[in-house]
Amino acid sequence: MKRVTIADVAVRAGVSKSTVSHALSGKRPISAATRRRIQQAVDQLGYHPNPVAQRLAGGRTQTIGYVFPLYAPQIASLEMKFITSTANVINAADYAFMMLTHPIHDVDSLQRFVASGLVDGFILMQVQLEDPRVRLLQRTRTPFVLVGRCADNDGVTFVDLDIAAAMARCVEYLTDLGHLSIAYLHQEDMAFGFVFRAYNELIAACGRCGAVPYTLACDAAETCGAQAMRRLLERYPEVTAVVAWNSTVAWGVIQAAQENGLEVPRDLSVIAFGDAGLTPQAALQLTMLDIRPEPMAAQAAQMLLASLAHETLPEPQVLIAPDLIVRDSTAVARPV
Amino acid sequence: MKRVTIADVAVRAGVSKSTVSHALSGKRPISAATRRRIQQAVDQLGYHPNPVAQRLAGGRTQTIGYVFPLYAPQIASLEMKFITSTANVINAADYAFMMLTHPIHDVDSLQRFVASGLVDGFILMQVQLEDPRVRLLQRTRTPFVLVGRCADNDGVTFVDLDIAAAMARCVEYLTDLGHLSIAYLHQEDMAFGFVFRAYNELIAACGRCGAVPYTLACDAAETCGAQAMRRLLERYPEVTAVVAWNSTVAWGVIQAAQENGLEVPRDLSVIAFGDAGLTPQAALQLTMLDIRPEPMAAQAAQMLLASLAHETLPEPQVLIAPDLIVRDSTAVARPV
DNA sequence: CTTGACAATCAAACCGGTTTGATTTACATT
DNA sequence: AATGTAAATCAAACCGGTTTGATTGTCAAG
Repeated sequence: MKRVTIADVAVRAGVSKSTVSHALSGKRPISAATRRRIQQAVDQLGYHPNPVAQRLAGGRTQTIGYVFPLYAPQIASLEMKFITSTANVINAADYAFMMLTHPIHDVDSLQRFVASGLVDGFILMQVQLEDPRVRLLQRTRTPFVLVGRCADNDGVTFVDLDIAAAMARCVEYLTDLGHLSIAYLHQEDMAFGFVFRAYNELIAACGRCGAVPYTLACDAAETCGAQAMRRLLERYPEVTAVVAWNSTVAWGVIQAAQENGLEVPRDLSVIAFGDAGLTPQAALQLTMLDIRPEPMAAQAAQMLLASLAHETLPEPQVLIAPDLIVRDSTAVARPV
Repeated sequence: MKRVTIADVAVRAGVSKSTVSHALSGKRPISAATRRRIQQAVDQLGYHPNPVAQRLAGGRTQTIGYVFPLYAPQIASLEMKFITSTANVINAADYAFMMLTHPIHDVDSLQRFVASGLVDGFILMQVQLEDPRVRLLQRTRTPFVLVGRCADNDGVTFVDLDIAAAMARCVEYLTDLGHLSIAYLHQEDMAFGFVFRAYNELIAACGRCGAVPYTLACDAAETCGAQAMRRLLERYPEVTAVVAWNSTVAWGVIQAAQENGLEVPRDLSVIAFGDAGLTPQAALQLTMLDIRPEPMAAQAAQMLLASLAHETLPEPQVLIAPDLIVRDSTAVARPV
């Protein structure tokens, strides 16, 4: 039960190792007859090149690295969709999928990984405005694609949600319903490109639509959403609509609202960012801004694969159009 | 920006490559003085052995493969917990985590993967009673650990839920509450070890406790759960308790029950298998049988790491004790 | 004083590919 | 006829480690 090596193929085809290599890679001209004999030998012996040896010799590993720091997976279904969608595209292209869960700032681990040559390229999740990982990969000239954006994206390939459009959709939709005091519950950590941009775009959109924005930082837990809502009720009772950065937070908001005698959507409209799936267990279905994880992940994977195949990307910076899915948690604003 | 190789270390320490290798692996005696000089050189140069070269030379890659066919991720949070828990244990041990999502019966892909030598060992999910992947790995003497069990587990290392205990807990709990007609909604595909065992153990437990089991196959969607419940109401109105193989199905059951005028838990008790997390958006919290994905995944990863380190496992076949979390969907049976 | 055993080290072969430089042959140019 | 160019192929070096066999030195046993 030994491996079939390139030497076996060479012997069988009656040529040298290098001729086989050239025939298979096409990097040097080989006569049609020889090529045919080599192909026969490959088929008969069931030869598959050893990726490890290929890599060591300066070639490719046919594996790509997925850098996804999963400190606290809260919104599981969203992350799951990113992961499976990416893995499926990559595996379908006959690449292996290597997942790295090291914390964002553990650049050392990533560095060793890059140096190890175990992967041909990377996809980065949880991108920060100033991301040390991006600088590392640029410095070492490792191919990579971001899911998200930095502050400075010169020459960087990325796929991101069109956050400006997303916020514009939400705010226009709400102001059309008469909501003029809109609260936004955002993630605390503004170091993330997404968090930062979403924050600013919401404020900009409110400015354009004549609404007043109220912003509040809020952790991923339901209790945090509830707490934020209570604070809003105390300090800014004029708020009639809440945009929450994820659905767990939104459920907290709804719960706190109900405890204070507000009915959703009659007295309060709620929109959550996230994954469009229904929640069968809930009495009320949320109006959602769909982040569209699958197309985003698939797009990113395809772009990386294309650039590893030395294709030039027609559009190296892609924004995915968001989708506002109107369901039961939003309605016309209550009269002030 | 070149790599530091073992040759660089050797030159710096004034010894040969092989001496460095022996010193680092400890496979041959090296004098304390030399060892110290080598260690110094390693530290000063920041040397890390290249895993690719290590592997090619017959050593290890320091990466493990996670075979998780994700055709249709339904119960996202459960799968997510398996994945992240495994990835974290593996990454913490300085191993890379490679995820393979190929379908179960695509043994060819797996075979090529094994032959490639890209990974040192495997963890297999979605284990079937007769699993071709298991046979492949045994034949090629590749180290692996199952999360789940086959029909024949001779000499196989696995971690699995203690399904007999789980079903006994559920049925004893329900019969204690006076439920004597218990329905079980199970996955269609009995090829999976888990599905097959759960089915049989439920029936056995009912036999021991004097309850009558009613079994029904049911897909993972909510609508399927609802449909199954409607069928039960028609054909077996005497059923007062339902055990569902996942929570999505359970929500479908509850919905259909309510539509038919049954109140949960007053008229119908429902238990779901799955992940113990709360569902804040629901009015009612499910009584759950906790599969305990994190301990299971962590245990499996540790066992694989241990066996790769040539430690003999004290207990190569581990059953994880389930946990019945009583919440609001179960109560004393309604009088017949 | 041999002899044997073992510690410590080095040089070379090997893992399975890719890449480079050299060689041979064929054919078109001048 | 001499020269240049391109196609087709081979041998050898290389990637960065591990492993094996040989060599030298030291010390205890016979």
